[in-house]
Amino acid sequence: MPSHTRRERALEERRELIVRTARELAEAEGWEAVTTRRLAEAVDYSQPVLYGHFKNMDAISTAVALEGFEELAAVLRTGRERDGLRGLAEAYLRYAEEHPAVYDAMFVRHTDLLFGQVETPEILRTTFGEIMAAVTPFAPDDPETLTEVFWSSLHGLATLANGSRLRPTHHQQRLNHLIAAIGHP
Amino acid sequence: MPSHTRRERALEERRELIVRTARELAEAEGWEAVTTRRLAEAVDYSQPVLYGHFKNMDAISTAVALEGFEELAAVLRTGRERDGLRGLAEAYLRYAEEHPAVYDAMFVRHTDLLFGQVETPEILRTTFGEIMAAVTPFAPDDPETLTEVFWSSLHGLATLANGSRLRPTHHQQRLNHLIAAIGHP
DNA sequence: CTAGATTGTCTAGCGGTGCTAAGATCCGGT
DNA sequence: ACCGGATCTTAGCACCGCTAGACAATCTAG
Repeated sequence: MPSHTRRERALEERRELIVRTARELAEAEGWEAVTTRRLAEAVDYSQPVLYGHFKNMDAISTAVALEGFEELAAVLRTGRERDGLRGLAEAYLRYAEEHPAVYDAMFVRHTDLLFGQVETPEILRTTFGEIMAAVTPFAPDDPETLTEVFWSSLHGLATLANGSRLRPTHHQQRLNHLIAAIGHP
Repeated sequence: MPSHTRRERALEERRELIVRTARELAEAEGWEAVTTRRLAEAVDYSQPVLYGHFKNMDAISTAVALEGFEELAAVLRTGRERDGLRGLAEAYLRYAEEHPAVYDAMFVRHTDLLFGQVETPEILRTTFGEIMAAVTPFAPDDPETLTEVFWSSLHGLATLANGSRLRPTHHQQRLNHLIAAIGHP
């Protein structure tokens, strides 16, 4: 029986190795560099081993995304506790800037991990709940709609900044504008 | 000599055929379906003909994006003249919703078409200028920063809505919130 | 009108991709 | 010692972006 759990632990470890390696490869060279061949070579197994753990390549980036949601929920909570709406916004934008590949996996790439669905994983609700907790004081009667707007604004700032489509210099001023706009109704 | 211009006109027509077909294919089945083989077959030429007009596949989606900027600048202007900031925002979000593949080519896919650079094509400045013209009344002393924020918010709403990450029902309410936030400083 | 050069287009191929069937190998239980 | 099942790899398919070289058509010069 203990061999059974040991086997399972070995499998789980290898699964984590795959996800970690995929994430490192994506952060280092972008998701287009994460191919089954390169990933298999990096973890020192053949390609079919990957398919023993994940049904396809998208499932691997989804696993990375789920890790990201855990981390994002945590940093949002810390930021919110430190400085409310502004602290949360800073934490969100910092996370997106520091982990662009993970952020892409969470919000830009594949489509099969959705908010607002019945099947939405708990951690996605938790993450959204963090934003809502920071926004609620400014729209107590309908926090959900303002949360969507605030989140969209953060998402827009994050993706356009990551894609070098905003001036790199005015980060703080943009944040000031956004906080002022949402915070003073 | 007239044969020269006729030849050039034929080339230009074929170039437009390629761009138009790529756009239709992308709108119908997404950009991942726009491959050199399928596109070549759709225009009834072999693949190398595509490379006579464009240096690679990215250049084709860039050509589609440039068409999109022309159209977007026009609808933004119309919307702004009709109803100021709100009219522009409605026009922006409607364009993104009705032409998701073109919108992706403009703002989500490739990276070699950037704002705020020295080499930025005039039409990109014009489009950004449209947004700035609508925003300036609300921040006369530094319109550019608020424009970036407002544009980011619109971009976030557009992409998250296109990716089914926002409730499909509260479109108008979200817009109301955003206009109220930016419009009343 | 013919011969040669130029232009235009296509066939065929390279190295890469995601993914999988089928064979090889290892390992525990009898 | 052997067998059966789990595990891993080799080898392959159909597709991808992209390009070299063969081929055909057209234009130019004599």
